[in-house]
Amino acid sequence: MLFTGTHIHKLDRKGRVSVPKRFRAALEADGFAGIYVYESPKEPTIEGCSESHMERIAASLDDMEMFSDEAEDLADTILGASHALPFDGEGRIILPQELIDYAGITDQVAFVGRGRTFRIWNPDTFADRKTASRTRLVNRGSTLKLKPASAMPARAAANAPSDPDLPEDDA
Amino acid sequence: MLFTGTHIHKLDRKGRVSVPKRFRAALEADGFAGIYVYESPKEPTIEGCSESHMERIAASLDDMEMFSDEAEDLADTILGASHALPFDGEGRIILPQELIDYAGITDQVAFVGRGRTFRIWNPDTFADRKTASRTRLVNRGSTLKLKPASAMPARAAANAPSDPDLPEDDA
DNA sequence: TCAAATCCCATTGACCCCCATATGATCCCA
DNA sequence: TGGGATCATATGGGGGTCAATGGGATTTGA
Repeated sequence: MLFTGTHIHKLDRKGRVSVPKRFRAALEADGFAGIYVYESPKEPTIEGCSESHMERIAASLDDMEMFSDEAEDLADTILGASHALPFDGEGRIILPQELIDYAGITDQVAFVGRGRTFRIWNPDTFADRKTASRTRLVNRGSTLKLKPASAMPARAAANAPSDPDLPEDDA
Repeated sequence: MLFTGTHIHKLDRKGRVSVPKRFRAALEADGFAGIYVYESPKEPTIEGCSESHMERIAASLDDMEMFSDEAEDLADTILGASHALPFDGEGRIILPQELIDYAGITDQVAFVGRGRTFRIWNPDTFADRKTASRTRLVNRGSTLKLKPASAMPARAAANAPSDPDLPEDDA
């Protein structure tokens, strides 16, 4: 399952915000009815992912040199500072005030898909960043070298009892 | 599966447009009954592709240096700005107003095949561009060097249980 | 005891399902 | 070869449904 697109939702006065239906579908197949979030180290935004992706991060840290400075820092930044946010009956989460402040969010929230993960922005901040990204891309003449299809995992049949782990493999 | 040809359809007052039957056949074999679209970074047109192609883009980004600036920009521009547009019962999609504006579309829509992907244009804009690119081609004396047939993957029988990845190979 | 989180229900507006019609293309047969 | 029958696809529109939102009531936990 893929997180794609930009979805702008409202933050109500109780600090709740609806998670886009499309994201929820991808997340609920995952065992935990909710999302994991943590502050992005480099940008004023919140990183979000599924529980299984969080496990993948933990496993990757395990593989790094034990006690290496980098692993320590990553563990503190990501695992230590992460929040598990369960859905309410309507598929909403409560964004912790700490994260709202960090991302400079006021009354609106942008969920932005990034494939296996997504980000949560102040919509205005993201709009600026998106424009800048695009400009850099065009100036730089970037092209995306596509991975050979032969290296792609087989796709599950449309309505087979889905195995959420299947498409991934490298963790 | 290949997207070929130019198909001009009407945008109705609800913002719906029929996806060409030929395209739909290629797309529905793919698990998701709909298309993925995003603004072309360089031209006033909408890029379209299947879900598996979008997954390939996501996987390719994953493979780039994690957190490389270029991968970040691509993720924001493509994954973050994409829309998943499901077909209705008649094989139509609803084009988001944002994309209609970006491509300068009014009442007609041109679907233009590009092999594994396609583009969605304002027909007039495309007509202009088509003459221009033809002129450039001729002036430059470009020729296409064909890939040896021996390097092509075997083709599935016409109506074998289709393998969506088979016909693809690299970029 | 108070504050915050969770549950529950009501509202609304966009989207999706369904059916009805138009437009062409193909085929069949004279 | 022309006329029309037949079918498939494209187009138009009404109305039901569901996701997003708002707010009250109840529970939890500090």
